[in-house]
Amino acid sequence: MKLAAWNVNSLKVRLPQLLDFLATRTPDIVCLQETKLEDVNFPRTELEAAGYQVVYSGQKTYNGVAILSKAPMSEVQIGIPGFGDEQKRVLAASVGDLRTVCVYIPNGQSVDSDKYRYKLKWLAALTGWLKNELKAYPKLALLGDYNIAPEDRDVHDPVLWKDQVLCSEPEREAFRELLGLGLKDSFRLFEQPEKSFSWWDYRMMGFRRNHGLRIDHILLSDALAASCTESRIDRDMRKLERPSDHAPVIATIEPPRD
DNA sequence: ATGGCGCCACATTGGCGA
Repeated sequence: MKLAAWNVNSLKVRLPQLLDFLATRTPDIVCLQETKLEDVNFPRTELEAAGYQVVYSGQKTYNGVAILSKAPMSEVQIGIPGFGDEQKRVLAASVGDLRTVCVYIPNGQSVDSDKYRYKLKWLAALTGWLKNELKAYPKLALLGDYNIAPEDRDVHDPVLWKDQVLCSEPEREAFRELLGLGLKDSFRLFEQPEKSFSWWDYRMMGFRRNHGLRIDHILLSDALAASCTESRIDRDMRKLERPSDHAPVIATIEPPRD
């Protein structure tokens, strides 16, 4: 089965590209970030017509997350339990024994900002919650826009970005703490091309010059990582007309045959 | 070189993203 995550940067604008993605890539589960839609405006009808069940938690202008699944979803959780947050950034749902957690981790703006301090607090809350979630659901996938480039090889110009937001050491430490819960970065389970990124600035021909960062990730619990056969970044979606500034990331899970 | 692009809204400019 194919799991995908995509920051669409406005689902209203990107619905045609999303429908194209669903039809051509045929993912089983898709986690969306930055839908920027209130729930009343979510394009439920169009996505159901495309063959997907949908759950979503959105707001006007900013943030907003959704999960699409071909198979029925249950045990839907909105937000991090016990962490009061008006920003719609977390959504979890079960598909069979697979627990899917969709996250839009805060950007942080700059390392000296209140938004950065919120980001680190938010990450600590996420990690605390997932520790319990993993006990309840051994087969867990954490997908989304992490707004963290885990290592220098995930950055087009590590010197330029050194200690900047998305690359700072506290953020990278928070990412490693997620791995420490028993999660694997699916992308790094396999050989990958040099300079693989998932986001490129709209400005200054960022995509054409491959001035990007790898900040969108699919982390898999050890139980799932063992049956992951592929993980890749779908760069082609960034080449279309009116693209999101993020490319989708896709991981394939095959049940072990024995 | 501190802008540049794209999206959004109490819009025709400013906030934000990354």
